[in-house]
Order: sequence, then structure tokens, then C-alpha cells
Amino acid sequence: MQASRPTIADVARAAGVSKGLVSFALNDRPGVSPESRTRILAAAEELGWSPSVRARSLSSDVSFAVGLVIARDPEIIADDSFFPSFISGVERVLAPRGQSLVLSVVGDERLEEATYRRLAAERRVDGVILTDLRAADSRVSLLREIGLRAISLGRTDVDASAIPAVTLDDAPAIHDAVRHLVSLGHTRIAHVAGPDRLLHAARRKASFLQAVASSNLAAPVVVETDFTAADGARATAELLDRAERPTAIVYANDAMAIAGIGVARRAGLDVPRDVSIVGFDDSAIGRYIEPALTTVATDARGWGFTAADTLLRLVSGDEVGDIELAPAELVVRDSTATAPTETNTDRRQR
Amino acid sequence: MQASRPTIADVARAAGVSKGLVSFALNDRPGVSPESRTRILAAAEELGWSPSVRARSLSSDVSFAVGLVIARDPEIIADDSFFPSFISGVERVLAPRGQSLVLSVVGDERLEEATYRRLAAERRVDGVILTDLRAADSRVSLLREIGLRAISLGRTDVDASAIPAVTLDDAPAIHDAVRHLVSLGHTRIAHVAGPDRLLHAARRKASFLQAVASSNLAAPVVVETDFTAADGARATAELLDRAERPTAIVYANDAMAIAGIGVARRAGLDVPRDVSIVGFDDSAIGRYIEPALTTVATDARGWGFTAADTLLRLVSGDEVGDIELAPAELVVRDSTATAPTETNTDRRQR
DNA sequence: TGAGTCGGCTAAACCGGTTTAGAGACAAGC
DNA sequence: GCTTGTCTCTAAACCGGTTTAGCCGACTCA
Repeated sequence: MQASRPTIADVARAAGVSKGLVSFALNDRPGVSPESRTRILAAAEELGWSPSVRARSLSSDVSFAVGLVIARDPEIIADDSFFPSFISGVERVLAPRGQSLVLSVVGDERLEEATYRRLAAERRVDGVILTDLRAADSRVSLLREIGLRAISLGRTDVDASAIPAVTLDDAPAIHDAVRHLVSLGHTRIAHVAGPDRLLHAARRKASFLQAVASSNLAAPVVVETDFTAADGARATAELLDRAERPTAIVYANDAMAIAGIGVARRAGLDVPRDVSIVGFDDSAIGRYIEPALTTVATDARGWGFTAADTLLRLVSGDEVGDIELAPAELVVRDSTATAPTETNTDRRQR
Repeated sequence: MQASRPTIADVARAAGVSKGLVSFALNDRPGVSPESRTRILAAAEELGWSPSVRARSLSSDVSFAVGLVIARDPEIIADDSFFPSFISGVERVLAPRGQSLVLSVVGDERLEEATYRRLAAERRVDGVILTDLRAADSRVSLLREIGLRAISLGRTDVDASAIPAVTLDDAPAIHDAVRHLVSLGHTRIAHVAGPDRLLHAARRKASFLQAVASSNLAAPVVVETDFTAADGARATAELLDRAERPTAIVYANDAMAIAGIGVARRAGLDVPRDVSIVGFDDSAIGRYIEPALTTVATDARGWGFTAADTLLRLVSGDEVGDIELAPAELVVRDSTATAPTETNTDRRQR
């Protein structure tokens, strides 16, 4: 039995050269004659040699891995289709380049800082992807302090130049959604928003408010949630209970929108006849429920792909700037329809 | 500016001892006097030293990381709430022990082998968690060949002793589901199964068939799917189109069950009046849709927790055997009801 | 012809830990 | 008094790569 994997010294011996030259040849650097190069590569191939990341990391101070820290309650991640798609996009970049993804799900924001510190102290990763950016996000200065490179999904409000951002504009799609509802005759359009601390949730809300304002409607009702289906249900119940019940609700994610449809139906309302529903994410399930969900489609996979690619370029020393992806798009399906006439608006019991 | 992080040599110098002794003290091994020990720990604390995993890995041949390779189409992962919950359970074990999770999403089973080989060749991880076990799974021998330790979710059919398994029995819950439907008067109960290659899907199907048989019903119809909501919708349409339409359908996951409810409604059927629906997973969304989904709850988070804990024990050299978790449980909600009488069974158009 | 340049290569240091061989001090046993 | 054993500790090798300093021979140029 050959005890352990071949090392670079074995390759050197087989090719009759020094370790150093093997290293040069394998990282194709100048200063190696063509004959030696082919001989070395042949020897490496023959021995089935592949470099040990550990040794490489130690001597070259590179981890060949990137980190992703998700600070969300597991339930929210499970409800949300964003991360799985996003991660699969990330992998499509990493795998071919021999990089690994180190994933941390911390559930609690208080553990978040410790996680980043550990990643940096142990030098597990060369850089991280920042998601779920918050207002005045403390991670921006934290990362600077611990010297960890990063890119962010969306632009931070702290120091926009500190961290390159990969952005995806959802404002046009939200405007389209509101216009779509207004054109259907809706005047009382409510919003079930995500946590206000989260920049993307706040931005969606702002876009929504602006869209409503520019349609000359009265200031709409907005209910904040934590993004879970459970909280989406609670928010919906609250909205439908109001004296001036909205005839359309725009949600910050599909999970809440789907829960919202459920709540409306339990309240004896028909969707979309009595209330129109708009989601956000374009999750697969939304396409198959009845009524099929009108929603805003964002390319989570593409976002992951570009984010990973950008981070790798940053880590390798390139100068990278912000990158803007194609904006989100409204997908109209069956959960939105003409606004009910006033006489239809009163609650009916099933 | 202090250029780089302190190393063990800095700690040694500060404490006035040798590197070796510092190493001993920090891994609390015998042979260090109490005074030296406290002096060393104080020095390390003072300097803010933390060990470099890279160096540690290189010299001790341990990666302090475990791998998870998910070979599923990204769409299926996004539809399925299992992995996010599972991973959050895994993290709850890893983080406190200074271990990292290296995640690979490969999408294509052909890339899977290469991914495991890379993980092993680069020695990125000390062990892996095997999920989505397949019939005659080639990974069992692959892992042996490349010398990667592993535990599996569910027991392999290849060489049960090769890889310790963490199992969760869903048979009782599936039997309960069928009994529940039978007690409601259903006699034509169909199953929308997952891919037959997947052991857990096949096992669920087998449990279902056995449960139906033991209720003295005729052999039921089973439609195989790829686990996506889209395929669940297709399967449902196929079932509802049959001359002898089933009055109840048991699905292999919640995403398909929810899609199935959508399809039934589009076909003008009411759930649960015309057809009863049972899911599998107990996803959050299922609780809030209307009708709330009757489903089988498995503790994905706990599964992740136990799997990670078992793998770490295995990796650290412990002798570990199979572990059986608490079985899945049926959760009865509103998507199941008394079977329709024969006159009610014919299709009505909306 | 001699100095300078360049390409190809080797030896050795280095990254930051762990681990082994063995030194020195001291107590116990004969 | 001498051997033996135990405890604490140091020096140095080692893990498997990368990188630097410098050697050697051939070639160029004045």
C-alpha cells in the first residue's frame, strides 16, 4: 500500500529536478525550459499528484475559499427560495476554479460578528459575500478592522466605496406592479414589508411608497414583518381587518404572499376577485398555486454567479467597481385582477 | 502597524518558553507545569493569538471542516425546505467546535464524483455527510477508495456497515396518513413519489404501498416525479385525468402537494371536499395556505444536528454505530376530509 | 578577450503550527 | 553513592508547498 498521496518532492524526484522547479512549472511561471516543463507535467500526471491546499495556503497565504455568513432564523431561510438559488449560482463559479464555499448559518445576529472574526482569524477564506445588508451595517467597519475582503449584495449605506457592490434594481418592477394594480382600478394598495433594518426590504418599501405616491393615491398602509410565512399571515390578517380594507397587497416575498392568500381565503375572500396579491421572488411554488401568483422575478442564480465572480476578481487583486445586474421584472399571473366595486368590498363569510 | 497576526513563536517569546511548550499548553496536554501553563495562556490572551488553521492542518493532517455535497437541480433545492433546515442544524454543532462547513451544490450527478475526489485530494474536509442516498450508490465505494470518512442520512443498501447512518423512520407516519385517509372513507388513494433512484423516495413509496395493502385496498396508482413543484403539478394533472380519479393523494414533499392543490383547483375541484391532499415535510408555507396542509413532519434541523455530531465523533476516531432518530409524525390539518360520495366524484368545471 | 546579461536551475529559507528525541533537575529506591 | 524514573522543558525535524538568493554556462557586445 502506498501510504499517502504523492507530494511535490516525489514529482521532483521522478522528473529529476528540484522541488522549486516543479512548483514553477506547475504554476506556469517563466524560467522553466519547455523540455523540463513537459517532463515535470508528465511526472505529476503519472503519479496522480494534486497539490495540497493546506500546504499551499500556508506558504502562499491564500485560502482558496470564500465565505458566506447567513444571519437569519432558519425558518426564514427555509421559507425563502433566495438562498438556495443564490448559492447554486455561486457554486457555478467556484467549482471550476478550485475554490470552496464555506457556509455559516448563524441564526442570530449576535453570533454573526464572532463568525466573521473566526473566519478572519483562522484565515479560512480569502473573502466573503455580504448579504442582507442592514442600515448602518456594523459589518462594514468590522471587515475593515479584521482585514477581510468582501463584496456586498446591494450597496451599503455606510461607506459606499468601502465594499464593491453587486446590485439588482427592483424599483422598476415594483413600480410596474403598482401601475399594474392602479390600471386595474385599485386605490387602496397595502404593502407587507420585510424588516426595516434590512436595506433591501427598506428599499422595496421606499420604491413601493414612491410608486403609490406618483400614482396620486393616498398614503398606503405598510405592515412590517420578519419575512416569515407566519408573520406574513399575521400582517395579512391585520390588513384585512381594517375598516378600510385594501383591495390589493404587495408582499416583500413569495412565502408571505402565499400565506397571505391563505389568510384571505380563510376570511372568506376570493383572490383575486376581492383582493389582489403580488409576491416577490418568483418562486416555483408561486407558479403552481391557484391562483398563480403575480410576482416580481429576480435572478437569484445570476446574482450568485456574478457575486462570486466579482469576489474572486477582488481577491486576486483586481480593481473592481460596482456591478449592476439586469433589473427585476414583474410577472403577471392570476392573483391580480380588477378591483372589486365598493359594494363587493364588505367582508363575506364563507 | 503590527504587520500580521501573532504566531505561536510570538506567544512563546512573550511567555519565555519554547514553541513546543506553547503548543502543549494550548492543546492541554500533560507535561506542562501549572505556572507555565497559566503564563502561556495569559500571553496568548494578551497578544490576541488564535491558531492558524492552515498551519494546524498541515502539520496535524486534520482539516477542521466537514463537507456537504448536494447533487440536486437548484430548482429542487429551492422548492424544498429540507436543506436549509438541515444545514442550520449542522451549523449548530459545527460553530461551537470551531469547525466549518464546506458546501458544494453540483446540480448534476456527473459532477458529483469529481467534487468528492477534489475534496479528498485537496484534503479540504475531514469527512462528509451523505444525503439523497441512491440505490446501489456508487459513492459508498468511491469514498472508500479515496479514503474519506462519512456518515449517511438513512442506511445505504450497498454495504450497511461501511458507513454509519443517522436514520429517521417515516414509515409509521405514512401508515398513519393512509389509515387517516381510510378512516375518512377513501379507497382510491394515489401517491406522487420522488425519483425511484433515491432510497428515501423509494422507501416512502414502499411504506405507502404497504400501508395501502394492509388496509385491503386495491393496488394504488403511483406516479414518479423529480421532486419539483412543476413535476408535482404534472403528476397531479395526470392523476386527476384518470377515469378512476383518486379521492386522495399522498405526496413525497410539500412543494408538490401545494402545487397539487393548485392543479386540483384549476380542474374545478375543491380540496378537501373532492380530493384530499397529504404532503411531506411540514414546511412553513403548508401551515398557512388554505386549506392548511395535512403533512408528515420530519425534524430536519434535529437530523442535521445529530448528523454533524455523529460525523465529528467518527472523525475524531470514536467508534460510532447507527443512530435512530424519533420517527416522523403525521400532522392533520385541513387538506384532508371525508371522501366524496360517488355522485360527487365526477369532474365539475369551474 | 573580458565584462555583462540572460535563461535554467538548485539549495535553502520560509509559512505556523505539531511532534519527537533528548537534556537537565530532582526524588525515590537499592 | 549510583541507578532509575518522573517531570518539565528545549531544540529541531516535519507537514508540503512557495519563494528568494545565487550558481553555472552560454551568448552578446564592445
